Amino acid sequence: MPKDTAEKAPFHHGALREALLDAGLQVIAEKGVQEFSLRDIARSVGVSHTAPYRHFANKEELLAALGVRGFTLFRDRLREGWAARFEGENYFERFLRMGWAYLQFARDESALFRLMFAEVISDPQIYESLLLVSGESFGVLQDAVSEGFERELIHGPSPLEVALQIWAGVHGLSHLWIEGRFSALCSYGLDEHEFLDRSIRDLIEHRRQR
Amino acid sequence: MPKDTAEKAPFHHGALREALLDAGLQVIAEKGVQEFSLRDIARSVGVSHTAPYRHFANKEELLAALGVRGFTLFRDRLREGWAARFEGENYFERFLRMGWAYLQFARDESALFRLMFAEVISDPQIYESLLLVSGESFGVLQDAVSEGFERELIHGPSPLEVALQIWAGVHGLSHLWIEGRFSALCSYGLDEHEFLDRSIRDLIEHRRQR
DNA sequence: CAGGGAAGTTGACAGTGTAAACATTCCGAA
DNA sequence: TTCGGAATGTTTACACTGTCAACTTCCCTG
Repeated sequence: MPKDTAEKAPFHHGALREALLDAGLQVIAEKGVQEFSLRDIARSVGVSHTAPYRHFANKEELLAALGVRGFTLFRDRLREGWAARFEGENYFERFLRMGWAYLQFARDESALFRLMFAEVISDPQIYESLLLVSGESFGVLQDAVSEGFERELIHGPSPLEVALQIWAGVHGLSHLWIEGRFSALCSYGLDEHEFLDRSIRDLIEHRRQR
Repeated sequence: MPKDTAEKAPFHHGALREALLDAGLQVIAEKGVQEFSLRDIARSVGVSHTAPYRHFANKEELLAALGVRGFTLFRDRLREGWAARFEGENYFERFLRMGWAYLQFARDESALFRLMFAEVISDPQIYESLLLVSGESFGVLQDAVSEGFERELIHGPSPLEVALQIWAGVHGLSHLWIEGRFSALCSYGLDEHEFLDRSIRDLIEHRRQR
């Protein structure tokens, strides 16, 4: 695999694999996973409909690769959220921001988000590799929790366990949110956004050391 | 054109709609949503490949109907879990059981579960109807929370809000669980089952009135 | 008892994923 | 330099899918 060299215009497309992934991300964002068609993205890249098979064994593998891309993107967003904006910024504020990064990724890239955490990949080996990459994303959360334990800001059975519980919390919020399950709130005079904010905050403050 | 020896294959199946739904549930449980094919289930019911179109406008509508079926099944399981097993049974025990009903449904009917809470239905009108039925399932949880408020066993901003938060909690646990995200636990000497038990318990005890 | 409409069928069509055989381009050794 | 074999793409083909249109069979009601 050659490093990515700034190509100008590969007469017969040199970096097809990347182009397919880019097009795939776009299609998935615009049409969702259902409408995702190999021939379609091959067409949009301007290549014959079997060309993708030189780079991916089958459709599933391409989807898995997109999932991997999604997870690296996701991990970066979480890191950005968690990163302190100034020296010694409040731990809980950073945590809240990471939570919102999670939620916003789920909403902005909902189709990709669902693909990442989804049934679509059935081949166990491919799925395994996806689990691996996803571990990095969870790692961001886990490190944040660990830091809270070390600084004695939060407590709980164990950092891992607490991290998993918080993960489940924001994950559930994300899923229900992007499926419109919280829209009922506004008819009770409650604001969806504020509800989510309180909920994320609660997830971590619940374990606050006193 | 004469079919083979089947004495009389009644031209009118009689209860095709129900048969299709039954077959659909089975296919979905065995093969998942990806492999779900209209022609396939028509075949398995012993009917021509376009017969389903007399009962469902398209594939999506059949899937939506399966989702509805799933939600009624789901609601019943939740109710069973929540139902007191003896006069005056402990509130929190009942709640825990309902939580486990949620988790177990997600695991036992994982493909159906994903379909229910999923992207698959794109037609907004159909999706709306699915949201409606799903409301009944959430209603079980909501009633339980409301009862907790009335009996002053739990507290929080409002019954609705607490119910939604708990819902998100078990929903997240369910999703991550059926995707194998908690399997890492055992390599740290922790038991997945016990972790889930603690986590559900935590969701409600967190709001316990003291 | 007729006939209209509901339920099911046959046939067709465009699109899909994928396999096999063929063509082109690239690169490294002779 | 030449040449041969990998990569990389293309063409062709096949089985399968969702869906539409036109036809047939049956049931029920006026």
